[in-house]
Amino acid sequence: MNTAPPSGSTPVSASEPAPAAPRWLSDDQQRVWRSYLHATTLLEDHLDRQLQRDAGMPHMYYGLLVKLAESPRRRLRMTELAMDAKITRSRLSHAVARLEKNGWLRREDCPSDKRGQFAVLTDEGQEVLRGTAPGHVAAVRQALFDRLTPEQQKSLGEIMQIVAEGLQPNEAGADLPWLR
Amino acid sequence: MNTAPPSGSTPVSASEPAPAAPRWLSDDQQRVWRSYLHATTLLEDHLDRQLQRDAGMPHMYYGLLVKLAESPRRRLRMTELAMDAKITRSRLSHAVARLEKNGWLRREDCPSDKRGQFAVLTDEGQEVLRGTAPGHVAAVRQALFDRLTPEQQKSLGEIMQIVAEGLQPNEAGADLPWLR
DNA sequence: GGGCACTCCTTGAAGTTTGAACAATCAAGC
DNA sequence: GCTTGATTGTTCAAACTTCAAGGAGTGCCC
Repeated sequence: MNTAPPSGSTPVSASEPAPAAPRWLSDDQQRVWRSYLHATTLLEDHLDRQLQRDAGMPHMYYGLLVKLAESPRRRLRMTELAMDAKITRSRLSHAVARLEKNGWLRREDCPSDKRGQFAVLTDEGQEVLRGTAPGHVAAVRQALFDRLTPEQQKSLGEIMQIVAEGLQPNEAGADLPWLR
Repeated sequence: MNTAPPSGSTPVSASEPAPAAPRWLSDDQQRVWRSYLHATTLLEDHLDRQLQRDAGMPHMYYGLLVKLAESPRRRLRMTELAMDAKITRSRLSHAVARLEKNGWLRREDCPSDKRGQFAVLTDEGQEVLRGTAPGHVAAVRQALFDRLTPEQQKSLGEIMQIVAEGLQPNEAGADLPWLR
């Protein structure tokens, strides 16, 4: 939402520390971008409400429990969990504090590194997942997969893969296309 | 993030007020879903930081200013703005209060409906947009469009259109003359 | 062993979002 | 006019996120 030249405007003054003449998006690209913003905010809101209602937590917190459930001894180091979930350690600390208060996970000291903490999914947390996963999957199917052809699903996967790789802090593809 | 059957588990008990046997996502669909979550959270974070740094406001607030800039007299009724932006009226009230404090928009009473308020973009707000739009567009291009082929862009647009329509409270293409 | 830079995670305050409740106004019917 | 029900936008409190410190521990080098 920001992609159109200031309506009825002249270009930005040419005498600034200019990033050269701005290249606006084409009309088609603007439509795509607006659709993207619409769809992603609506979907995230939808899933947040669904999970808040059925599981008593926001989508992100649910994702943390899922990641723990999929991990070896249902546990992950804080930093690893944060990286997996693409959130800051600070945010994770707050989230884990809340989930711990709910009894859905607990912290454990790391024996080999006294600074370290494990987040461990409790049986109770596991149970919450077991009970709410079907409803959540249904919501995702209904909002997304049931509406897309197999080709579209495949295409969506490829596109999102590309975007994610491009934004990854480090990741393979990084050469030096842009400075910052 | 929630789409895999509880790992190493038996299906949910069949004796509940059951929503029938849950249909999990296929492996391919799970990969797509995870990519989707990765990409969308990374992109939203990226743009939020970019705008917070360069414009001093989060992405959503920026979107509000853009919508006002594109509107007839740079103004929109609160409710209409909220619907356009897909946010609640409450959230909009807070956002507008903050943006008003910044001097980037102001409120005006609606003459025909004493309950109503207009949000009006100020010159100062317009100026902020003019100054930060190029950088924001560049960020969007760099993160998204520059990485996708024209076919992928088209496909993404179609997919997001479908998803958005599916989640829209009502809104179809063709009627409701009272809107707009 | 004493610095020194770094990592791991937490904390507190400020900012944002949510959901429920609310006063004011409108609109329609009687 | 009066009542009822919906709409408009705001407010409060609680929850969540961000950002800037900060305490503790580790690794390394001399």
